[in-house]
Amino acid sequence: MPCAFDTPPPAKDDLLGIRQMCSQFDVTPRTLRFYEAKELLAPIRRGTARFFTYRDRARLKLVLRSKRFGFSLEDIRQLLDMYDRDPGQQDAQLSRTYALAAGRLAQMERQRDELDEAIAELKDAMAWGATALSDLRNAAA
Amino acid sequence: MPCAFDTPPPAKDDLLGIRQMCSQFDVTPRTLRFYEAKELLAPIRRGTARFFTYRDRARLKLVLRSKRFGFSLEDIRQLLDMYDRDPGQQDAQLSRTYALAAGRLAQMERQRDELDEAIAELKDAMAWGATALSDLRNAAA
DNA sequence: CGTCACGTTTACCTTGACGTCAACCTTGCT
DNA sequence: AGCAAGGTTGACGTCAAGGTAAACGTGACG
Repeated sequence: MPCAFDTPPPAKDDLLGIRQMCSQFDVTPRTLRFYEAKELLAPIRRGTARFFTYRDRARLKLVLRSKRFGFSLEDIRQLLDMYDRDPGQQDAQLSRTYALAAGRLAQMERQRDELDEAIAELKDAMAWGATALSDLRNAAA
Repeated sequence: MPCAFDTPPPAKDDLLGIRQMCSQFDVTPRTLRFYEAKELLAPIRRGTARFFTYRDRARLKLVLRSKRFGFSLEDIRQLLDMYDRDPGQQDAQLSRTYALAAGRLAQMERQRDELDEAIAELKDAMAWGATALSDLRNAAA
């Protein structure tokens, strides 16, 4: 019986099958295949089977993180590609990524402000509704 | 020449053509037809032409507002319908609306918290990136 | 040989809120 | 009569991020 512990951390040069990958990152096979089609991952293909390298794992980690920041898969692909194409221009790349992140951050903050505003407005409307409701009930009494 | 002021406020019993409606609310004709199909609006149909009543305007105002709160058109339709079907049960209806709003508010607040968290995380990552960048530049010098 | 248990590919489906397009009426003006 | 402007319907397209289904492959086990 496989040890009941959480999946043991895979070594740097392990190759993971799709199932292991899925449980490591809590995604479905469909997602991994989809990401491969979108060129976010490039697992080794032995025959038709997939084996995910350390690099794939690092990339997937980045993808999932970036998704939480609200980047689209296409955005993420472009960033990842940038680092792949010419692993030389690190300074330029890092600044570009930084700039992108800054833009996204601004967007997120704008979004949060709008959300705050909407929340305040909704609270207002609800207060109004609560008043109307108690009026109704008083009138009924 | 039509007066250069902003479209003058239409009187309560005016009927607006689709164009006027569009400019009043800054939506496209497609949107109005779509909302009609979704039973959010019910303009008078003279022949095939549409004429939007005061009631339609009030409903549209509500629709657009609710959309900003993140309600789906279907949610909105149900609320609107509730008030149309039996204009008697005001207490029950108002409480139901209130409950829905409360649920939505909780959702929005959760969403804001997640957003805040993501923002903090992104800021963290950016700080890290900034460090790496300045390290790079020092090493290059 | 049968048949699990996984794996794969291809291809279509989903959801929301419209956009886009074609083809057809009306009206009003000339 | 002609014709353009503006209206209408209906049908299909769009976007993201996968879900779902069908049909097939492959290896191990008994």
